[in-house]
Amino acid sequence: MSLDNLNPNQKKAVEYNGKHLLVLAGAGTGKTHTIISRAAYLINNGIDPTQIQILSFTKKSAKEIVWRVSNISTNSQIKRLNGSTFHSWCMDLIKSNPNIFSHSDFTIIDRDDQISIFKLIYGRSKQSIDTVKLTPKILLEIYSFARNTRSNITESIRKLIFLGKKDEDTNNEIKKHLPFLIEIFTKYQNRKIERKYLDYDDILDVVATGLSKNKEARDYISSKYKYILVDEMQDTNPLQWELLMCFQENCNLFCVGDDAQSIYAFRGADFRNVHLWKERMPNSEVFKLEDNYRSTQEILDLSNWLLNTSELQYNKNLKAIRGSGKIPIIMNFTNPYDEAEWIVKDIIDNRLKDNTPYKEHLILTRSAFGCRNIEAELLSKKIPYIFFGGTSLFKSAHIRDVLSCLRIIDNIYDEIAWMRYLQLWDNIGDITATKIVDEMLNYRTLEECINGLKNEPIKNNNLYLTLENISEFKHDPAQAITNCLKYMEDILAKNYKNNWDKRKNDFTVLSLLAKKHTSISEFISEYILNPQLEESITEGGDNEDKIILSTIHSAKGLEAKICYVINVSIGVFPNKVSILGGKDDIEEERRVLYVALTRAKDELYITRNINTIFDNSNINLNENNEEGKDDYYFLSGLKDNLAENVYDEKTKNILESSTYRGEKINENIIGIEMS
DNA sequence: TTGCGATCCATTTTT
DNA sequence: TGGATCGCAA
Repeated sequence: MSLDNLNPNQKKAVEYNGKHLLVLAGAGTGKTHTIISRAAYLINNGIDPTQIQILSFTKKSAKEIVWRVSNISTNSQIKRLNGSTFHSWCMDLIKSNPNIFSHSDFTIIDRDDQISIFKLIYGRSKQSIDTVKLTPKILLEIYSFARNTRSNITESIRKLIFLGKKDEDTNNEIKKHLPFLIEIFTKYQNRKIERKYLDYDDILDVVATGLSKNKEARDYISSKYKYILVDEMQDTNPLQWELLMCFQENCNLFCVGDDAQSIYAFRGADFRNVHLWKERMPNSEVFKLEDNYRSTQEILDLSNWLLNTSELQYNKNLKAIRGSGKIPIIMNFTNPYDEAEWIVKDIIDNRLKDNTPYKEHLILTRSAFGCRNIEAELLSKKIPYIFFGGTSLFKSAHIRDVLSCLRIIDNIYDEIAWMRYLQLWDNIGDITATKIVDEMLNYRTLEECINGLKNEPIKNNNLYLTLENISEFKHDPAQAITNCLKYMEDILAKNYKNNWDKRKNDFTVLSLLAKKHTSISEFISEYILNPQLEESITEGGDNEDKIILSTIHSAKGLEAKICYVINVSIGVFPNKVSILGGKDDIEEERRVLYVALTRAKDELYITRNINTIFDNSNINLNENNEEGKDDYYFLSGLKDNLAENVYDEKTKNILESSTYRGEKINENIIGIEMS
């Protein structure tokens, strides 16, 4: 491998031979390229690939890194290079070291399973803290946030329910509710132990806590690795930091990240892991990469400006290697329909005029539902697109229904699956289901369960006939799904009567996916840790030219020639909710926008709705505002030299008619005159 | 206890 | 647009 295609700063990082290094890599500066080169460099210098561990946040990116390393290195040992997510790495550690971690035969439960357990425990209680209703979902969020940030329930409630407030009233409110929450969480934990469940947080926690408390174990495990390479360091949370610290003594850490792209604080990520790296990590250095290979200087100027208007010191100044190009354009509209129509028309025009393929167009949205109108427009014009973000197919209710059936076949003690499965059928609600599950858990085989069910006063015999039939197909998950559907179709069609036709199609995809597996249990455990089937579907099938629609959060790593960042309106950037949350939340919103802007290679369009702008009439669009007034809109104070403002006919009219130049009316009386 | 229809309400999301 | 949630009737 040659290191020729690295710039001097990248090269310096790749060849680093101190202990720990943080590479602060701005957007488009070759972050992934650097981490890949580092791995290849180490291997080519005689490091055994099994002593290198690459860590990232998604399976997809872990896989991609390993694959790209194998492409640039000729070393035959390369296949043994490990790239995993934090979670799958920890899971492997737990499994392969049963004498260290006392967890064997555990079942991993996902978010929805966790919610189900909270439902089970919480029953029909109705409590709320402040104005926030305690639902199983919010309970889970409180619990999980506390664990990921390695803090306590009090702080978690403070953050999630009181938006960080720290006054005495808040403290008292929290204190009042604390015993109840502790009770719930204790029950939840006991339930997990009883049933040998590990939730996602447990997987990390077991390793992080285990190793940090036990030096012998720590030394033993960490001696197996020499180099740990971490991607997207800014997304690590305190729990993951603690995990990494266990390897700090015996291994070299090489972490790559960009604090300006930290947008996952809501799930516990702490960008101070990057910001305060040097203070926190002994024997460490920081290198910076600022040469941007993706965008033109105009796009970077605007992005840099956005960061520089912040109180925080990001110290980012991206320079475009590609030089100068087109100035970013801000398009103003009066409603989201015009916005959608214009974008789609623009894309069609580009394709006709310049042959720019659909896939070089990236439409970025803050929220998944925020691009509803775009989707509608694309659909009506029959233009192919792919959507990143939002909920995946595996999370949808009807899929989970069928999977619950498979889960029972796989493990008759899976009470979560039982609860879901039973409640599908008529006349069975949570109370009846609980009763039946209690009984089922006494049985030892599936046959016993089915016989037990036959004695229950059940209306629809398909309830047990489904299970009976599927039990034959333990080693053919695809067939199991098909048969499941045969028996369950009527009830599912009834339960989802308003859109069953649409949902029905998903099962074709599901069984297609299941075909890759030779047993139900393999299929199930695979999908829980890797519910990314969108990828596999699009990969396998049509490689057509498609417009890319994505939430900004799912757009990390994406780029395109032409980029539309939609609905950059007041109340959206920063988001209203984040304004209530205060400074830190607003800063995160700024970074979200920053991530969006830096996706564009050649052309950047920012669209916004001018009506929401007038709703907040004290904010000017172009000129610098008086002090304090531009707090709540990132683009206020933006000068014309950084971006060009374009108004269509309608917005022009509104703009003109809304500027009143006459005298102010002093009359305050409205209504009839009283005499 | 269940099920239905009405009503309300919308960040971001990986493992 | 769709989902979660609520209240009420059976």
